[in-house]
Amino acid sequence: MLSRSEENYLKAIFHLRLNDDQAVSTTELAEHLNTKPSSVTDMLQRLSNNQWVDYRKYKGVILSQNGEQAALKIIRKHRLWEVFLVEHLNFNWDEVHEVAEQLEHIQSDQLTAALDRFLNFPKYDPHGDPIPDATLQLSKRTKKLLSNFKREECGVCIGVKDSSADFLKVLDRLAISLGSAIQVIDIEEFDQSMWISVDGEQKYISTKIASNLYLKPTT
Amino acid sequence: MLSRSEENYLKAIFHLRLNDDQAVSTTELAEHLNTKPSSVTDMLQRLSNNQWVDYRKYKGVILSQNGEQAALKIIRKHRLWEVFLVEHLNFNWDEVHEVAEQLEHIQSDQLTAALDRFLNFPKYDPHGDPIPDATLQLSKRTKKLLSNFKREECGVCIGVKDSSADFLKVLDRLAISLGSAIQVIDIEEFDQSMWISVDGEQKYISTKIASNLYLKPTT
DNA sequence: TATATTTTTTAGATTCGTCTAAATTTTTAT
DNA sequence: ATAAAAATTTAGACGAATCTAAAAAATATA
Repeated sequence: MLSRSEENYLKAIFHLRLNDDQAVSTTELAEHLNTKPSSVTDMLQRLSNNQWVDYRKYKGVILSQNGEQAALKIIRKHRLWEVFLVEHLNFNWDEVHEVAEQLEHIQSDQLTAALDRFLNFPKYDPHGDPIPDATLQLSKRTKKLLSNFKREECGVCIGVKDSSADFLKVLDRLAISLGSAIQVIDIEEFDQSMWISVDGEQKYISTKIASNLYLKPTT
Repeated sequence: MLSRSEENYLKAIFHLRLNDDQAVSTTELAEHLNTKPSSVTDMLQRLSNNQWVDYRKYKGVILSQNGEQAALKIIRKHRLWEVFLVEHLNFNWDEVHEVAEQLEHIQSDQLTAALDRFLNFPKYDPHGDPIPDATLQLSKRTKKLLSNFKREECGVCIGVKDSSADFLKVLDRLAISLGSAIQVIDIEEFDQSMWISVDGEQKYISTKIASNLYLKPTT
C-alpha cells in the first residue's frame, strides 16, 4: 500500500504533467513538494522499483498505468471532499484545500462511493476542476480563452497565455487571479472588449486581456 | 504537534484508564496497540518529555492535563465522524470504526466545528458512547442495568454484571451481544420480566437476565 | 526471606523519508 | 568544441517509530 508521502508524489507528478506533456524533472517535483532534489531522487527510485512510475536517471519521470490510476483515485477523493466541505459544511472555496489535502488520503472505497452518492455524483469541484468518476475517468479539462466566451457564459480563471510581468500586473490591478469566477456580462460590438463580473465585481477589460486569459467553463 | 502514532497512544491510555482508575501498564498498552512493550517504553518516554503524560519507570503511565485534552479531542472527532457515516452515508454501526480511526486524525478545528453543527450537535455516537462537546466536556458514561429501564426506554448493551459461561450462553441464544440496540417494549407486572426488542427482533427475557445486563441509555 | 517468574527497560538494529555536501551528468554559452 | 553553469544523483547522516535480544527491576512463590 502507498504511504502518504508516496501518494503525494504521484499526485504531484500527475499535476505537473497536465500542461506540458513531457517527463517531470526532479527539480520541478522538489519545488512543488517543498523538498530537496536529492529526496525526490530517492523517492522516485523507490516508486520506480514498485512500478508506480517510469523513471530514468537524469531524464525525469512519468506515471505508469498503475501510478496514474492511484493519482486519479486521490484526486477523486480530494475533489469530492471539497464539494462536501463547500456544499454541506459552508466552507468557502479558498478554505477547502488544506483540509482536502488531508481527507484525500483516507483509505476506504466504501467511504468514497458513499460520499459520491451523498453528493449526487458531482462532476466538478468548487474550483471547477473535473472529478474523476467511479471508474476514474476524468472528463478532459476544457480550457478556453475568455475571448472565445459568449455573453452570459461563466468560467473560472485557470491560467494565462502570456505570463509577462506586464500582463500579470494588469491582472493584479483588476483583481483577477487563478480561481477567480468570471461571467461575461456584455461584449462591445465595436472591438470585442468585454464587460465582465469578477467574483461578483463588474469590470471592463480589453480584447488583448481577454485573449490571454484561460478559463475553465462552468456552465 | 502530535504525530498520528502519539495520538493513538494518548487515546489508548485514555480508554484503558476508563474502567480501573490506576496507571496503565506497558504491557497493557502494548497489547491494546498491537505493538511490543519496548516500543511502548520508548514512546512513553517521548510523550513524557513533552508533558503529554505522567510516566514513572516500572510504575505505568497516566495522562497529563494536556494529554487528556488531546485524547478527548480525538475521541470527539472519532465519534462525530461515526455519526456522519451512519446517519448520512448509510454505514452500518459495525462498519464505521475502521474509517473513523482514520478520520479522527484530520487536523482542522474549523472542520470539527462545522461537522458538529451539520450533525446538529449530537450527544451520542451510533454505539451510544457520549461525544465530548466543543469544550471537551464528556458527559459521564451512565451504565444502567436493563432491569432499571422503563417501558419504551432504549439502550445499547455495553457489558454484563455476571460473566459466567451460563449467562453468556443464554445471551448468545438470545442474540444479545455487546453493541446490541435494545428497547423495552413491555414489563410484566407479575414478576418484572420483560418484552424487549433486540436489534429490531422482539424477545422475552427473565428478570434475572435483565438484572445482569448493563446498558448505555440512548434516549 | 531468598529465589523464580514476570514485567519493564535498555541497547542496538532497521525502515521510511528526509537532509547536506560532494560527485557526476546534462545543458548552455562562448 | 570546450568550458562554465545548472541539474541530478550518490554518499552519508538523522529522527521517528518500530523491532529483537539482553539486562534490570518488580512481583510472586516456596
